[in-house]
Amino acid sequence: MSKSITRSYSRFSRDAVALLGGLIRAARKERKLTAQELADRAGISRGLLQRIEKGDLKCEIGAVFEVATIVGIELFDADATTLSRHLSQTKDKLGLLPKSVRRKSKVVRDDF
Amino acid sequence: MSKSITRSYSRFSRDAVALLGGLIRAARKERKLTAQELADRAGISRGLLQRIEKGDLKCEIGAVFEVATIVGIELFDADATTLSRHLSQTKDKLGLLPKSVRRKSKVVRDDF
DNA sequence: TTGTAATGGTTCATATATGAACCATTTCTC
DNA sequence: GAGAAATGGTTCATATATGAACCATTACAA
Repeated sequence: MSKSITRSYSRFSRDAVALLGGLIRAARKERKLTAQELADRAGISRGLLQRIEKGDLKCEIGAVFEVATIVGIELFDADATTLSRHLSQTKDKLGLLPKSVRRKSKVVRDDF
Repeated sequence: MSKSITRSYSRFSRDAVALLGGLIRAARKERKLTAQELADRAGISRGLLQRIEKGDLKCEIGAVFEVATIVGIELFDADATTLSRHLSQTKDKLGLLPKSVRRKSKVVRDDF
């Protein structure tokens, strides 16, 4: 075994992904879809779908979102959903923000 | 070049991931964080962060959520956010749902 | 209960995402 | 404008996620 990269995740991220996975499973059953069927529709394997529903952090986000979309979980619809709200709060400022972040010349101690 | 697997994504998934990436970038700049700094905090490379901000669908969801969390984008907080709302609508039914989805014996045509 | 389908969890080969080191360009400070 | 830092985009080696084929178990229909 060579070096393996162990990545750390915050509890928040873990919970969020697990929550999303649980929602997907619930939505799938509500729609009376087999794991195999949903996997086929999403163009992924059943194994990957199981990991997604289980809340595996290492699945690619595209696959997760695709599955979520198919079962009707629209994370960021046009209405007042979380992301949209975040967006409306920040997107206007976007044009005003500098295109690159620049450190102040004078070093500021903020690590006390 | 051997076989390469090309996966298809819905427009919705693409938009959602791209939107999230843009939000992350905006939030990072608002916080005056360098791409390198944010990458370090998240334990990922600067290159991966760039792909995340760009809306690359093949990044692992754990990394994306981790970065989002660090810059203060809490997708699924305890309040009335999208996922939480979805959850409250479905979790109660979870216990009532069958543990496995079973096809009806009589084949029903629903593909007309 | 019996038969059948769905699910959960393995293992393994392989396609591929990631990290690292580049370089070019942009964008800020002075 | 000059210098420096941040960003964007490469390439390449490698760690690893994915798909496929299993098997065991569970859960449902009849």
